Amino acid sequence: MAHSLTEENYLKALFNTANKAGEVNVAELSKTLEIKMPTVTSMMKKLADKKLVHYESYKPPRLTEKGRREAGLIIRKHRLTEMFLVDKMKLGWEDVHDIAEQIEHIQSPVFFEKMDEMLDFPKLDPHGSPIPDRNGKVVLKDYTKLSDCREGEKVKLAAVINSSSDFLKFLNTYELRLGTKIKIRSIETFDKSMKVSYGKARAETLSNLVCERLLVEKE
Amino acid sequence: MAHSLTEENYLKALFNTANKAGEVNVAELSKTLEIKMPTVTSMMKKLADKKLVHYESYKPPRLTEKGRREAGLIIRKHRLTEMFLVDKMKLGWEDVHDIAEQIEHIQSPVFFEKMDEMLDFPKLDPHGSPIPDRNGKVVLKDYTKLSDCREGEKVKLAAVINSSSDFLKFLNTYELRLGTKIKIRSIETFDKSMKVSYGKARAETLSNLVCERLLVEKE
DNA sequence: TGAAAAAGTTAGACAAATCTAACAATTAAA
DNA sequence: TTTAATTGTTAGATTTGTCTAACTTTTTCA
Repeated sequence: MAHSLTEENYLKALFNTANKAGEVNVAELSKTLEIKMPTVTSMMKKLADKKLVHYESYKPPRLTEKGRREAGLIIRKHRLTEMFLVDKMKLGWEDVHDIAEQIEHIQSPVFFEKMDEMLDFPKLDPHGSPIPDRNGKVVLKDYTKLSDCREGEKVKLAAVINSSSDFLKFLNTYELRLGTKIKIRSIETFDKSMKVSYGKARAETLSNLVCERLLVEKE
Repeated sequence: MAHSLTEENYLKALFNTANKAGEVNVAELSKTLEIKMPTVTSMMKKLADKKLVHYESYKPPRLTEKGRREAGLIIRKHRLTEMFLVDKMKLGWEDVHDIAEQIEHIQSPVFFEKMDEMLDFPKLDPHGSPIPDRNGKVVLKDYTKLSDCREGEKVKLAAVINSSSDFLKFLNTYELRLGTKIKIRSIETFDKSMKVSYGKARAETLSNLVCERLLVEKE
């Protein structure tokens, strides 16, 4: 019934890198997991035997309903943990991913229920990603990339994409956090960099690379 | 440098079941780990290669200084976690062992430093066992088994031996907790059971099996 | 003190998860 | 539309940690 740590990591990767159709290339899985393709292929067969993925030779694997649920529950544990580490243990949002990556594999329903309760049943993790519910289901918000906004718009930072420690430390030094209200002053047509104002920063320039990683809500 | 989960479990077992000379039989390790003797033998060789145990054929293995330190640090993580689960997460002392058994393998110094800080640097875990220091060193208290006390003595419950969930639940129903002051009214010579009083219980009978698992401090 | 019991080791097999090398299918491009 | 590149699979080896069966050493005790 329970899955190995390895299997759990494949389930997570399938969940996180799936396209709208729920499919992922073996090549992409291989890349994100840093595991060679033949190994991924053989694990897909194993997970197919366990009814966790749909798999046919030469076609992109896809989580089954069951697999998506299991994956969602692991991600739920990951995100609850991140929230706990930030809110209760006062760690920075740039420091919690690696710890959560380990704690998400803890087998103890009561442990995570206690966390959930202590956090008053949060819906979002510290990076703005939705925490799947008790059935592993996620409700996706329709945020916009800052890079897709227009001059003059006023938006609120709602989530970050690909929350690597380095990127989050960069945001820290710029005093950009979730909830920060941003006004787009101007957009440089050449490199799509944006001149924005927020908080004390009255005319900060953000590169397109940064803007593409920031998800915002329009006012 | 880091050890596998499996190796960590052997180190812990070596630490926990060592006699005064620091030695453990292969047979006993086999029993406590629930792993067959040949497997234990081969792991002893592996740990000897890593300079974590002293090992010679047909002699009882013994942790090296390095091995004892590493083992102590794992047990430190275990006991800090138990304390955290009881104090901060409000789990019962009978529910924390299995969770701590998993969390003790988390690789993240900062995570456990935060715990330690939040708990205000505790010296004992929720079962009265000493928490090893940052170097993996334990300071042993010289408690007495309740079963070794004499009629008329007044003692205080300081720790429990072999803290299985069932035993701890038993203590819960008897309202026996760490710190409880106990007076020994009489000892039955036939079965060594004790009639004791403590708290609201004025004449409770405790079997020798129970008394042997309770460590007390004399007033 | 010598036979029986207990403890420990060796040898060889197995499962899980990984890899590389070689081959096959699919997709993209000239 | 044929070829080249990409993607995916098969086959077989490797590592880690486990097992059983058979053998050896040490300990116990009659």
